[in-house]
Amino acid sequence: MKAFPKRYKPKDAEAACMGRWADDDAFRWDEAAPAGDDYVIDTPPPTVSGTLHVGHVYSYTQADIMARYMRMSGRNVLYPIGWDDNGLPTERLVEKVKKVRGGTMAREEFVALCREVIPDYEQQFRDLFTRLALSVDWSREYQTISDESRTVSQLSFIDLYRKGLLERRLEPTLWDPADRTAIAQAEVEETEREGKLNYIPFEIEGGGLEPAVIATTRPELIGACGGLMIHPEHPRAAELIGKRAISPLYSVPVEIYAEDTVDPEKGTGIVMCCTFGDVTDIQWFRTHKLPLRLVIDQAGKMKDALDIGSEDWPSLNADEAQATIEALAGLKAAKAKEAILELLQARGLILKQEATHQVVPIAERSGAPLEIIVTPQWFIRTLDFRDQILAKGREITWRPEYMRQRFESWVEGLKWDWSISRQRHFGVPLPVWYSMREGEEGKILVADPARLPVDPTVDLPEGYAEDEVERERDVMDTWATSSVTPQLVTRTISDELGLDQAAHERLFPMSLRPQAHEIIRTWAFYTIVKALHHQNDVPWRDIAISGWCLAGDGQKMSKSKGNVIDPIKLLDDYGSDVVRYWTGTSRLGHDTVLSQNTLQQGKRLVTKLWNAVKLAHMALEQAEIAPVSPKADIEAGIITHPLDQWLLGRLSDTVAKAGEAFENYEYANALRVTEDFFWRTYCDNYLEIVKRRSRFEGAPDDEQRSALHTLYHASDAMIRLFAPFMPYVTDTLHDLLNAGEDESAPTVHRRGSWPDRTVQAEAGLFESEGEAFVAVLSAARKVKSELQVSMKAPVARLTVTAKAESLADLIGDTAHDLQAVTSSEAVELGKAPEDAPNAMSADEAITVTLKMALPSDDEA
RNA sequence: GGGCGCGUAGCUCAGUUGGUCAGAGCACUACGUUGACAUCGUAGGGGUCACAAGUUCGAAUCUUGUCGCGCCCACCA
Repeated sequence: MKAFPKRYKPKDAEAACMGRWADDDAFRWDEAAPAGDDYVIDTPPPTVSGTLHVGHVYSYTQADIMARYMRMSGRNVLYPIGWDDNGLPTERLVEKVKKVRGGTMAREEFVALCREVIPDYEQQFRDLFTRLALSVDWSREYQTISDESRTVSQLSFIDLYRKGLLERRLEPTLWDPADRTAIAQAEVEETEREGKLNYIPFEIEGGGLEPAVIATTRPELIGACGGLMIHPEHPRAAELIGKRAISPLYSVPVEIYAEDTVDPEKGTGIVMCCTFGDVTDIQWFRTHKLPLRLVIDQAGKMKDALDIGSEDWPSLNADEAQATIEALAGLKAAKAKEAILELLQARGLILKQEATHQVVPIAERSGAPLEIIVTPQWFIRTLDFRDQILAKGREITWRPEYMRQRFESWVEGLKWDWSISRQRHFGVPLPVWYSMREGEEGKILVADPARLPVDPTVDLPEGYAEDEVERERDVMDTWATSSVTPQLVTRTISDELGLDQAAHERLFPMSLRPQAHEIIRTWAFYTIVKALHHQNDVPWRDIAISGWCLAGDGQKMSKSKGNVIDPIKLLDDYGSDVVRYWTGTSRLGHDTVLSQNTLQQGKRLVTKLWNAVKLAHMALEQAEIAPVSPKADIEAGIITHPLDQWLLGRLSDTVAKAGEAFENYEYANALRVTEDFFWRTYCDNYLEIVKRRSRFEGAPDDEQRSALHTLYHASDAMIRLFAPFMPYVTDTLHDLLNAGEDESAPTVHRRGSWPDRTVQAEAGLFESEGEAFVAVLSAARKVKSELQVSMKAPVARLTVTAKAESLADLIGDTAHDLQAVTSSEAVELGKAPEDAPNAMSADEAITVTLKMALPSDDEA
């Protein structure tokens, strides 16, 4: 056995283990093993956006804890890792680092900058994850922008296109005017602000009627008005419906329609419908076949010129309309609003203004208020598939189960198909061109799957000359690629399209998707959609949703609140094992505060585990024993002592409970039962009981041998039980306990090294005896505590008084231990002596009386 | 507006199917240890389990309602 260092040095252990695991290639998936043993994890590729936060530590560690258990329990774990290094988040990082604006640069130039910046930030993640001891298979590292990922991503595109599930459509689209790109519904966030509801009159054509007054928060869209909507029950409905109203400032006549979707209580009960202010406008636009009148451009500014005065867009006062257009031209929406309000005010056309609390949709990446404009975009059909998507969601096991609700309410609330095209630079190109050949103008030319990846801005479709095609310049949204992370690992999209059909057949669907809850509506949702569309299957059987890490004050960490904790500093301060312990104490789905208490507890546990194994090691290194297994050693008549068998029974029980918890992804429960056994049963009681029997004087050889074997098995098993949580200290201890002087033991984290439960049959053996012994011991301690003497204070005679006769055997069989642990010269079962201090056990079934030894003359 | 989660000792949290479920750690008090333990141990104080009503022989645990916190979805003219 190796010499046991007095203290545990986390930094040294971490360095040593990292090296050893890399050398051993300890976490590589074994392709040769039977497919039935596979356990495949769909690891989240972190977004390369420049920040490491404690949330990464938290959720990735929780996934790793489960992965380590699965591996130790015998599964052949495939745990890939990748980096999501394209799309808007990465573009923003590059813009920040390089102080450039992607939108104003040539694509080639900007992409070159991206490729230059990314590696450093990926390395940060690599370092963090290595240090955290994520047991990923580094040979499976991928990037979502690599050639292979682009190929698979484009295969996904082609498959969906061929199936009619992906379409190019010219229609109203959610638009981010700051980043000047289409976005998807999932990228919409909300912000609150105080706004003004303006009451504005529209004259009624023909005269004789009072104007129709509408209320709007977006007066700058009056020019885009294509009709007024009024509820059929509205008091003025009868007189207005079918009439035409004249828009102020533009003098454009618009029809007035009955619409029962109008809320008569809101505003005036009469609404102007613009193209487009919100989703309702689109609905009304379609229902009533209103004219399309776009006044805002892709930058979110008022257009310089409108076709007002033409046949399709008539005005009763074209000069006034033209003047209004010129007054607003080039202004951003917010400025245009101020300007048009002034124009209206000057004409006395603002009848009333009300302050109103608004919730405004914004783009999550840029924070800019959204517009809805009309541009050609590529959409994956989702609205028609809501039922199937929900059905697939129900085939998946959600942990915790209630997280499924979030998924379902998202799917039920879908209003848009999934737009995947982005007018940006750094992403996977859409693999299409548009023909300009005579007779087939506009025909969509999709890339040949055999020639991927393609970049249509560089490559040409087979058989077409440069001047025969219009090149597609859009790229895919980053989610369009990360929604096929399982397929990136199998390198195959479907039965027809892919690079490795055999791998796909074997590994897909995967076993587990671990992820955080804030990306249910994106990553989980999109991945499910893709698996449905590609193969009518689920992407994985289980999904485990982690919660959020909150700051010590219980609030979400954010820069503005100044409560952000740097994960590197956290690891520096406590070591990976302690930080991992903290993540292991909180359950899936639960947000947790970063509590100093829990970190301290973890630190104590690491120290205690180290010392407990050290104690065993001290006894074991002097002994010539060859332990086999708890069961074998019991059967061989080596482990004979009732208390040793009791301990192993309890241990076996703990292994069973922890394993059961792990199987349900309740790792926090596994940790609790393990910790509870370790601290109370093992350290506080068992170790105290066998301390002397194992090492010191007075114990018969066979009793000592029994103790030594038990110490070995218990230490070994506890190291394994804690291994998923605290990989460094456990692997270090495993080596100290199992390796010879000049060799090293195979890692405790290897496949199949979860402690066996072969003592299970004997669990319960000596259970009541063990509990009774502990009760006697506790009562004896209580007496000493009440006497305010040392636990080691010598006792002349310890008397156990119990109703049950059955204790006689126990006291006889365990007399050596009872004497040793209570420092008693003699122990007996019988009537309690008078006038001696005593205490009762918790259940009051046993009374222990201590006749203390007289202090010797020296001490007196 | 709809939904979900949470509200248990000063703090952070456990409490599976209703009956040793009133718990753990930290903090606090007293004492003891420093030959496994930059400590550790023993003992102790501390909670009407948010509130109310109900079901039950019995409820932290089930039902309904109320209040508070957080989140998701929707609305947002």
